[in-house]
Amino acid sequence: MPRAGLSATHIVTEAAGIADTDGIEAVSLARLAGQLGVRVPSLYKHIDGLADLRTRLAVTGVRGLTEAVAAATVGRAGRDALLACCRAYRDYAHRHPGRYAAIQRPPDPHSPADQEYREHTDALLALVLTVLRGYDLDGDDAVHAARVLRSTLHGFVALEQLGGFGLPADLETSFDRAVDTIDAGLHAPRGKDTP
Amino acid sequence: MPRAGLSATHIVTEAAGIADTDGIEAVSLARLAGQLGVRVPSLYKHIDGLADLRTRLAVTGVRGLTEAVAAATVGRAGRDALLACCRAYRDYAHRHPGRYAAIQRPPDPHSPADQEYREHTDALLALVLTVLRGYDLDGDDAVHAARVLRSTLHGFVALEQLGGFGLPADLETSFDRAVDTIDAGLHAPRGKDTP
DNA sequence: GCTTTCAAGCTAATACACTTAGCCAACGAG
DNA sequence: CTCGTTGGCTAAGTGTATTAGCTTGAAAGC
Repeated sequence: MPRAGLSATHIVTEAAGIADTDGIEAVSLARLAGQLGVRVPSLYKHIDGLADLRTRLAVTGVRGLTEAVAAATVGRAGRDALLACCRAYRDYAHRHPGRYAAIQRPPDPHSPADQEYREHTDALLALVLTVLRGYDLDGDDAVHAARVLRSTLHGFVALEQLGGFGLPADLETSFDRAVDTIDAGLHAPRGKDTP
Repeated sequence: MPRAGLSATHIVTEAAGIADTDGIEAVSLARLAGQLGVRVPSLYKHIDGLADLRTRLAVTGVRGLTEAVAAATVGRAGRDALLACCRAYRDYAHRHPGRYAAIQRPPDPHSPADQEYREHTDALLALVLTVLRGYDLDGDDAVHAARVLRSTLHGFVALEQLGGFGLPADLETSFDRAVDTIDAGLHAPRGKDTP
């Protein structure tokens, strides 16, 4: 009875592959065990059930997203940084749809990976705040701006993945308009209507 | 053996109640049958399985959302209509989180309700385009603007429901800023950078 | 009023999926 | 070499969805 040499990271990586190719719904312990050449209960030696696996998937998703955005925005500032951030964000969601979808479900507080998840989401928020440096925002204004940016990015790719944009108008143009809109909004005077 | 007097709409309404109170994950045929005082296979006389039920739930969600936005924006125009639209959208998602979550999963093309679902999403898009009248947008420009608006709204409430806004800054202010940002972007010259 | 027909409930059975309990062999530390 | 730990396994239990086929309530037709 030889050993398969599994590990938690190995399992999560395989799960991420399934999610990216066949969708997040296709990630099951049964299929995972089958692909890893192992029986289902063996997975429990490394992960704490399905909920834990999903939380770990979310961790890899938000970590990969953070790394992609960080790599794209290093050394840039202002509008240049904003554009690079937005493109990297959407590009990651396109290349890893399953991992991105995994971060769209609330984490399980019982999972051992839950705290790690929260740390990584905080890191992503901090990174976005860094990207917004150069628009001379301070304190709560920066937080509000980061929320608006993240909302638009998340909403765009989420609707894209849902096929919610039925009309034939070009998606790239739509995305550029979204980024332009955010950029314009960041320059506009805050807390008042547009003049 | 008395009859329970079920119907498809009755079942879907009960499912929507479960989704709104305990989350979309809690909607199962077993629980549904229990609450309706009936055995599980009896549900199949009215709906075509779980996938069909979920698509029908999505239909009620997008229909309710459309009605809420329509009621809030009738008789308004320009920025006034935009603000009312955004508030009504977010308010509906807050009052019916389960129904709103139901429209975030792709519909099942095998479901009898699938075409109805597509019709209702088209109606919502048409309504948003109506709201944007008054910003003198035409053709593709209007479609792009509608996408940006929908992305931001969807992204904001989705992140809100995920608890993704960990920081203590006020959510109402953040939402107002998002609406201001969209409004400013709609006034900005299109297809070019901000001056 | 009786019959016929259909729809709406039911039981039974099947097929999966997740989870836990407990066993057994392989590997590493001493 | 031995022994403890770890990582695999089988077996069993629970919950869910789905299908097949039966049975009866209730309405439609004569």
